[in-house]
Amino acid sequence: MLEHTKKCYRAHFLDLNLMFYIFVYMKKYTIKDIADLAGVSKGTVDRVIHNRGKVSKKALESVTKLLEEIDYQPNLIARNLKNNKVYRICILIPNPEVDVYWSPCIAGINNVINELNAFGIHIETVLFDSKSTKSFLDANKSVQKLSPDAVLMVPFFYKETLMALEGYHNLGIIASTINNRIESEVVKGFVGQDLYQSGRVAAKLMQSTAQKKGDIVIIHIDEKYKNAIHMQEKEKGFREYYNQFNNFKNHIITLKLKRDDFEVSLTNFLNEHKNLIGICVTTSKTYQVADVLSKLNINKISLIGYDLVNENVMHLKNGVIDFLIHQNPKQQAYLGLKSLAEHLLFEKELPHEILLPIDIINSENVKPFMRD
Amino acid sequence: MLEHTKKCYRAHFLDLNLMFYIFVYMKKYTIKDIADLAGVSKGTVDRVIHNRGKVSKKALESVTKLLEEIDYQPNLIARNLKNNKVYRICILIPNPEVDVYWSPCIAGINNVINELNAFGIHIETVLFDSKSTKSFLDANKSVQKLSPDAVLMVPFFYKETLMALEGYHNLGIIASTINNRIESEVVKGFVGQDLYQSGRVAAKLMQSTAQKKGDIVIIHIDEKYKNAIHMQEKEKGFREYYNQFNNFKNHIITLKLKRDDFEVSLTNFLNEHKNLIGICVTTSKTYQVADVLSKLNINKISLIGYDLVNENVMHLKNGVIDFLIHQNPKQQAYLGLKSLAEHLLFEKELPHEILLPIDIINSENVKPFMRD
DNA sequence: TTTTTTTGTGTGTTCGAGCACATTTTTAAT
DNA sequence: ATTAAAAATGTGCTCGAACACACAAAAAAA
Repeated sequence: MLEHTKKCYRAHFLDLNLMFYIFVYMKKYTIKDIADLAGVSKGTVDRVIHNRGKVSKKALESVTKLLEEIDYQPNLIARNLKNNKVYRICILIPNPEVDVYWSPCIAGINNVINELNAFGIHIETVLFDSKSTKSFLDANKSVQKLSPDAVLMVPFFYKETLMALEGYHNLGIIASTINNRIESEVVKGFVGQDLYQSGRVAAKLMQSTAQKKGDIVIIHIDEKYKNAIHMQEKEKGFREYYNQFNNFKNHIITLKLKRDDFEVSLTNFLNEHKNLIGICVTTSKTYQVADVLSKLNINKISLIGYDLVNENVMHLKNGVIDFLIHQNPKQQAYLGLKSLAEHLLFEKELPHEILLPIDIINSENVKPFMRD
Repeated sequence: MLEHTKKCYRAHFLDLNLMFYIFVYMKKYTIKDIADLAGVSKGTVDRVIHNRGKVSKKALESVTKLLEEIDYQPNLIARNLKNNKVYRICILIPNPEVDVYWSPCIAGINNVINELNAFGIHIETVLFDSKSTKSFLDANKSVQKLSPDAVLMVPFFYKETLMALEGYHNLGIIASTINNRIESEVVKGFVGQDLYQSGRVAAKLMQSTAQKKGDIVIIHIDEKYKNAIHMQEKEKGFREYYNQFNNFKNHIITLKLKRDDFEVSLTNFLNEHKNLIGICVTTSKTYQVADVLSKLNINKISLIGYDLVNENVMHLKNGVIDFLIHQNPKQQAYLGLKSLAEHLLFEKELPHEILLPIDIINSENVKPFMRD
């Protein structure tokens, strides 16, 4: 029934010498082609495609049948040209000047701008202070005033995020999140990592690296604002990995440190645990632990942490940190924006979640992950 | 001098509460806009843009000045619609049925097809038998007959590759390679990994994982056809990493194994080197070594290898293989094709080389790298 | 039967860039 | 000054989808 195909290369199989092609080239049909084949005008075909009604049963049937047979795909370029709409997307991230962890996002955003700016995608970056819920709320209010087509946000404060999301939903603005998953009907997409699994990766690395006998500590460095869920998930993954080995009888300790008395507390802890073989830090502040270990000249303890901020990378290169896990904020911003843009432009389905691979970084493979 | 801007949001800086926008929205100018501003017709502007000549000095100057001031970017959607050309790209890879290492490429190819098919990019996959130079040559001949706009190839056989490249060059077909870099003027792009660095990564992993005292062996499993340069580069990186530690006095041995007497040779070697602490295998056949270690019930030796083929992943999960290095053939095919397509479609500069990050894989982060 | 309404169908314009062709202006030749 | 040739400029159509609007056919009301 595919006789309509004007020009259609067939697949070749020349397995004489085990070499063969997979080569199927199908003609691209236009609305005009369909109209001619069905013996109606392009207006009628258009009405069928968009179910605008005002089509006779007869015409409806013949056109629908043809569309299906041919698997008609509209030319997205032409559609877009006609629409000629400039879509606006806002991205809300913490100010990198307050927490450098977020600075690679800017590069990710710029990549999307470069790739899609010519397709009528305008991206507006809004920064908020990760130490102030008010700043977060204000930023969201401003974004809502701008009334973009979509918004991508780092949902830094849970309660405030829910409020903001409600607002976007009411305004008909598509909202997605990166880095942290928010369970809510009004979030259309998420890009980030499986934090539980990332904890398991850290544990496996610890097992590979550390001496076999001794205690292990998980350090949460909490800067008031709560990465709470973040860190808990990681800890859960870490502990459950070790729990599966019923012959593993070592202690896993949890330690929470605050900024003020950081060095003293950690030093005390280290003095009290002389049989420590490994430290896993759940945040990008891993370098603070590395600093203390350096100072005390301790090098038998395995240190595993998170994120490729400069201070961490320095300690990775000089051997104090053994591995870093890369959460790839750049890629998160990039994929988050790109999926929204392609949804708006090309009606691509918005992926409900994109889970980034968990990158393991040591001193030798760090370089290509840093070029931004 | 930017008074021409019809509508131009300015950047806002509301650092009262450390929150601020980076928000620059520039009007999109069309050729018609430029023509009106310069007081000429769109034909003249068009001639200036494409230096078709037949423009007076005066018009040339004023239009050029305007284009620069405004930073005119043509609407790629409109350009593409007009051109309405179907570009054809061939990709030449070894048959995954002969060597499964290449099978993820198919997924990468399909991704590009899905993304760019609506833009008039047709991709034709040609498979050759990686055990037959004749098959490789035949495949290239067929591709040349198809005379596509561009070709992406795995340059499996060195001498034959040079011949094929010459042919493509003469036919005006753009040629790029993936996986292996070929030093030649006629290769326009390369996507792959820095193999030397990947050897260093393996070495660093070995250092992290293995016991501190004992010998290390680098195993090359050569299947007649030569991954020779490949493996040599990796070995070089591996050795040089260890050489930088002047206090490291252990032996690094090189072992070449052939398929026929594989198990016997390896078993003998293991019996003769009782102080072995680590094995690094430079190819995707790592599982063959793992099989032997399993059989002999050896589990104190660190094993590091390459590529996420199923057998390797199995041994990764059951703990015989400690780490795998992922060469990401899927991403190589994806990026190689995409860069060619974007070059053809949007006149984007073809990147001379794209170096993929070197992914370190253990049992816990392998999953998202496998979903294809 | 004629008029009005409803329902169905086709035509023509738009989007922005690209390019062929027509038209005007300038310069050179007679 | 007149004509021919050359150079410069402008006009109008194309690509495919979308949609407004004009028009035709059938059905309902007068």
